[in-house]
Amino acid sequence: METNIQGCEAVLAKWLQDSFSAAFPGAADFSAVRALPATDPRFGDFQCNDAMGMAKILHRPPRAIAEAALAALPRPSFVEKAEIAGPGFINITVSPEWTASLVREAVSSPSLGIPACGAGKTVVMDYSSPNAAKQMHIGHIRSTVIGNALDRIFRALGYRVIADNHLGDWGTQFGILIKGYRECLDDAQRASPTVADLEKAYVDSSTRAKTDESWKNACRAELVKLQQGDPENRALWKKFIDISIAEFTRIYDLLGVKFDLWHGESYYNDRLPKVIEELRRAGLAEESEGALVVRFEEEKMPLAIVRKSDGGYNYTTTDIACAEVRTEEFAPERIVYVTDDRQQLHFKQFFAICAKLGLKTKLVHVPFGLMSYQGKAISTREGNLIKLDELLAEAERRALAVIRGENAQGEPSPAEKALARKIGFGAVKYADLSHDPATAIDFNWDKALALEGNSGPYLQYAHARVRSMLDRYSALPDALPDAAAGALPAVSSPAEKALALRILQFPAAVLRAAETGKPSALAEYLFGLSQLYSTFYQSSPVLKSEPAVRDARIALCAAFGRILAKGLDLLGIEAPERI
RNA sequence: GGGGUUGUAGCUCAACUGGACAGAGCGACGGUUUCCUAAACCGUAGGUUCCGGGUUCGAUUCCCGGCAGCCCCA
Repeated sequence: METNIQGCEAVLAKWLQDSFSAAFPGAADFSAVRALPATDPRFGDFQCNDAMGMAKILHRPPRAIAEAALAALPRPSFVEKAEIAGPGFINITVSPEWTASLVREAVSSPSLGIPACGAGKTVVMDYSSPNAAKQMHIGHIRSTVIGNALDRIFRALGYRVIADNHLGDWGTQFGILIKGYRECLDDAQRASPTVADLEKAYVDSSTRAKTDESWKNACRAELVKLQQGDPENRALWKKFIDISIAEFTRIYDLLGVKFDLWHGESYYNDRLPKVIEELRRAGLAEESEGALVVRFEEEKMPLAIVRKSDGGYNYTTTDIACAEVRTEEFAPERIVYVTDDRQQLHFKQFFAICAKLGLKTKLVHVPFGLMSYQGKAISTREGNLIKLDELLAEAERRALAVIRGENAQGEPSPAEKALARKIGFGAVKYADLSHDPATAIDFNWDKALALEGNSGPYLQYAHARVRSMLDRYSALPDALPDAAAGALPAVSSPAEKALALRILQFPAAVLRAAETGKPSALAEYLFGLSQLYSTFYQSSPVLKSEPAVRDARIALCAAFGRILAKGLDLLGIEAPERI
């Protein structure tokens, strides 16, 4: 089990563990004893709740246990106060000097205190994965944004990350599409089709196939030709994929998302017969009504079809092949799949099969609630499909309106537009990332594009304010050359101390996000951090204070600025210097 | 029918994996700009954490049984 304890909490945990061990040598396992951030500043800075749980094991009242532990060792210098409260809480107040020096130390390293627990390990991130020849819409935001945040977080933890966009680039839809491309588009569209054209060709062809039997058969014939390697269909297919990738890349560039690989489903085609062979040899697959299936009696799951009666393969088969190939190519410690939660059963089955086949790689599914719009699943059929392009354009437009104010005149400058993008896109991303992935989201323009309160722009604004102050500071004649590394950060007032302690929790928040697969843990941390900064900012003059106070406060501000900038970066949200 | 998931303030969501008085944002009401960026800050009102049991010092959190929504699989 990985430890989640870092920095100050690790030091406190060691002291507490030693104290318990000294008080009750050999009486119990104290390795889980630790200090948590205090739930209320009135209790102190940290609290230890473990004495209460030990009452049974040690056969003593919890307060007596806590007392004995605290009396067992001399109090270390970094602990200013440690007292017992309520049923047996140990409330700990740490020394200001220690807190300040830890803050300065944490922000002086490039990692900002994030542990390199992934060093030497590889993780494959499978996210976004749209279907080729279809336009991206708001339903694609979640996998893309959540996946990319986890991608960035794992990299920050020292992992080698292979971000792989597992495109939906194979299957029956390509027969329909090829037929549609040939018959439903005009010459100009065929000459240089856009993804929108391809989508139209598919929709028209698919509609016709529902009523026209010969059309349907023609589509099937095109599919068979493609599967058999017919050069013409193969070239068309390749063309569709290239066009799709170019279009997706354009949108990913806007979002700051970058993939290392684009190995779509088709990449694993050649491997599928081998997978079937492995399943057979392992005694996992059996014939049933012409199809080949895997049963899960022990797991009490429904069966999974790995080869249909017509000889076609299912996702399960492709995914097994994919996991095997990734394991062979990259030897990852784990593969993380970010998809909507409708696929939970599929992943459970597929993971179970991989385990039975002896695949060593840890497979992790990060499921998220499906996005809906006006209470309905997003689909062309429902007519509620908002394209990602539209969303991003609207986000930019709304941010621009706020930047330029009520009575703006003339065309916006390029700088204004660029800023509007950062803010608008930041709002879109944060609206998603700030929710627990498990939460289903019903898309709402105002919520997706919120610019105030618990929103992306709130964080960006806090960042711009602190950057601005740091710039002003560095222009002063008697400024220290490096604000963050200069004076010890201020921790004397309650607002300062609360901010400093929160800064120290950054690595824990990053780890929590990685371990739980929830970037929302980091987003929530950053929002709370920024709130503490805003409170501090409001009540504590920095540049106008006398030099000693000023330098201490600016050091705290610089530390905050670095943490916030890094945190936003891990979420994939840009942090403009000025707003 | 079987399985998954969610249920917390008027609305949208948190609650660091069992801790002290359940917290934020929006909305409502009131206040703060000759002062480092008001996209901000401060305050007030707002709760049977779906219901009923259980586990224990302690439950929004874990277990059992219901109810409701969404989803998946025959």
